[in-house]
Amino acid sequence: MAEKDKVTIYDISKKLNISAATVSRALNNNPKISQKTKELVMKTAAKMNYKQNKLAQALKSGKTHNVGVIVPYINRNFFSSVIRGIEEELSPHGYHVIICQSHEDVNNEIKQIDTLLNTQIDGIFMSVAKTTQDTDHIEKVLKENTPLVFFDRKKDVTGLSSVTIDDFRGGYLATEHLIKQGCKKIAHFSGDLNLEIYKNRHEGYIAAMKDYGIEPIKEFSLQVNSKLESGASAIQDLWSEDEKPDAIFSASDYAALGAIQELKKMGVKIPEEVCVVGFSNEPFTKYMELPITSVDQTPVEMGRNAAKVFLEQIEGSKTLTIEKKVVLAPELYIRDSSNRNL
Amino acid sequence: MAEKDKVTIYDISKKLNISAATVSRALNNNPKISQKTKELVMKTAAKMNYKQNKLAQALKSGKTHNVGVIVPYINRNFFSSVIRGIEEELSPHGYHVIICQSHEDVNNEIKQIDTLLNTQIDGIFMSVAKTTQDTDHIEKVLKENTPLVFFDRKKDVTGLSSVTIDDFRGGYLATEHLIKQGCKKIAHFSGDLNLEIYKNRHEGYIAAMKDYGIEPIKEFSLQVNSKLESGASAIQDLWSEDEKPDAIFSASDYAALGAIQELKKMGVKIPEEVCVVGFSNEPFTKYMELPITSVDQTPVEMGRNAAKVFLEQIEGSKTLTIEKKVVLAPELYIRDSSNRNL
DNA sequence: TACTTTAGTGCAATCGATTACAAAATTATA
DNA sequence: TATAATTTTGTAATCGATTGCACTAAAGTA
Repeated sequence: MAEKDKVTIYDISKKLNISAATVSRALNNNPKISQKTKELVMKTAAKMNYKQNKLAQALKSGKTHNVGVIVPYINRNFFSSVIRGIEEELSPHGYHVIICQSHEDVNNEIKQIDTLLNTQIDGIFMSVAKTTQDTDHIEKVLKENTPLVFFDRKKDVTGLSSVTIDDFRGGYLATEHLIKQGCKKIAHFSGDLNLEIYKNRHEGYIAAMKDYGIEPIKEFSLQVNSKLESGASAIQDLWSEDEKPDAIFSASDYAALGAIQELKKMGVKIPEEVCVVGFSNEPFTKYMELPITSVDQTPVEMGRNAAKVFLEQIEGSKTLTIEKKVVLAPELYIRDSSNRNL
Repeated sequence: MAEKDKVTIYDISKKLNISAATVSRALNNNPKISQKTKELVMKTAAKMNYKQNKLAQALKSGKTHNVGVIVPYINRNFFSSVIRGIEEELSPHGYHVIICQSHEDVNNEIKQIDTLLNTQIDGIFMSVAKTTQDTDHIEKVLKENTPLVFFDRKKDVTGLSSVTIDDFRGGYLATEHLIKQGCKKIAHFSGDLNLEIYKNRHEGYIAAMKDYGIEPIKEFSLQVNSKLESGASAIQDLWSEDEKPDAIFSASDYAALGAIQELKKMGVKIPEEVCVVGFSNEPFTKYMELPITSVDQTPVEMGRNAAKVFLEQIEGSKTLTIEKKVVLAPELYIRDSSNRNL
């Protein structure tokens, strides 16, 4: 079969000696077309192996049935799981998911948004980069009347919906759990406080401490990258002081693991002397010999919900802008790294 | 800004009192347009916030600059890493990546291919599902003259390119390493032998054994799923016999981990009594307290290479069909689970 | 039988950009 | 100054599907 074998409605119309309009209507099951004609067209279309050109249809209708998803990196478990959720929810509705990576850089984010808008996607899902401060590029999307749904890492822009987990509660739960294990001097490894999620987790930590009558120590709140080495060196810093923590609540599983490895190296017993809790419930946390307690973010659910918000938005009346904030409940998975009552 | 604010070349042409053709040519830097006009058009376009409608362009040119990637599940580390490679290689060339999941089911694969072809993608990348036997749906892609590049899990279809790792060599390397650690009774956990990759790993295992003068025992070749429990129960099966292995080479990291956990439970010392090697170099393997030796598949590189093959294919003359088989070298990461000479 | 409905189709414009080909404007040449 | 050569721009068709409006043919009514 050669390249030019694409069958169009014109080919069908010629073969049947009817107009392309009739063919189009017949294929779309338009009530104005007689049953006979419809069946004839359908059969002929099938016989000729006709495939609708979605491109032409998209140009005419203005709907491509493509959505874009912008994430920092696609091969992080959390993000690929969210994307899985989005894909599985949208696929039955005929949408395709285009993926873009920001590499944690606003400039890439800006470019990606631009090219996505040019390709006429029907909507955008995104988790902003760490470096994103300004929201001009995001407001541009809003102005073009393209639905945008944030997930996990959002920015406050009026008119835009978001799906997140209750990070405050995640932080609170983790901290409360540690307190209930008898820990009092709980240190917190926070991520980049430019991101709401980390700020909220931190606030949850503070709130839990206060609720249980423990005054949080300032020196015990550290900003730590999501890397093993960062967690390890944070432990070194903490242990170089006189006052040492009896628990670590890390906003990142990676930093938590680094901390655990470093503590073991120093001969500190976990969870007897120090309890450790991470965040994200990365796959590896449950595989460890000393499985790590962690807060699950239900990423697939997050993706599904984001997709649902999007669908509501486009299926609703176009004039009405919906601003919906969906907040999912985080779940604490208690494992050996913090469980003293075995 | 209202929905209908999309600026077209006609809007520009009206504003400047010139034809749309001239505007189009000016924007495309056509040499037939005078410098003055070009600059005027450019400036006006920028001022009016003109954005090229890629859809219209795609309909005209027949090129959407979209490619589809079909994988079993997008949130498996290996697949999302390959996709990352594809995206990073193609993005600078103006391509967008659409992702599809087959959920390891041929029927979904068939549907995905159909809808991708309808949306006029410029190419398809795919790793077939475990259940894929028949290749009719794949040959259909070939007939439509749409480039298709397999990665990792391929099918032999003449005219189609693929990028894989040398699984035979991966199996050989792993087995050879075990032999060099002094192991003689090496068991192999194979995956679904319907997939070439597992067959090849198995053959590499057999070949290494024979090369080192060890006759492989049939009962030591088990078909084991890529799950912890499967690895664990395989160990139970093996240890219920008199003749027990002194090493496990698992074609899956998950099964390897399950095996390790089960062996530890039974009090078997690793690597002293039994050495274990996995496959895929999943992130968790290096994080374990007993890090697991594994064969790396260089997924990001695989994606990049697949993308390059695709680009060659479409940039080359259209009449010439390229069938390129790229085979990447796997790399063995030796870790504590099999390293006796510390 | 003559006229009104109604069902079923066709014509032609549209979505936005591209591009042969034709035509006009400009410059060069005699 | 008239004509040829060269630039520059415009006209109109095209990509494939959709749809308002017009029109034909068949059925219904008086």
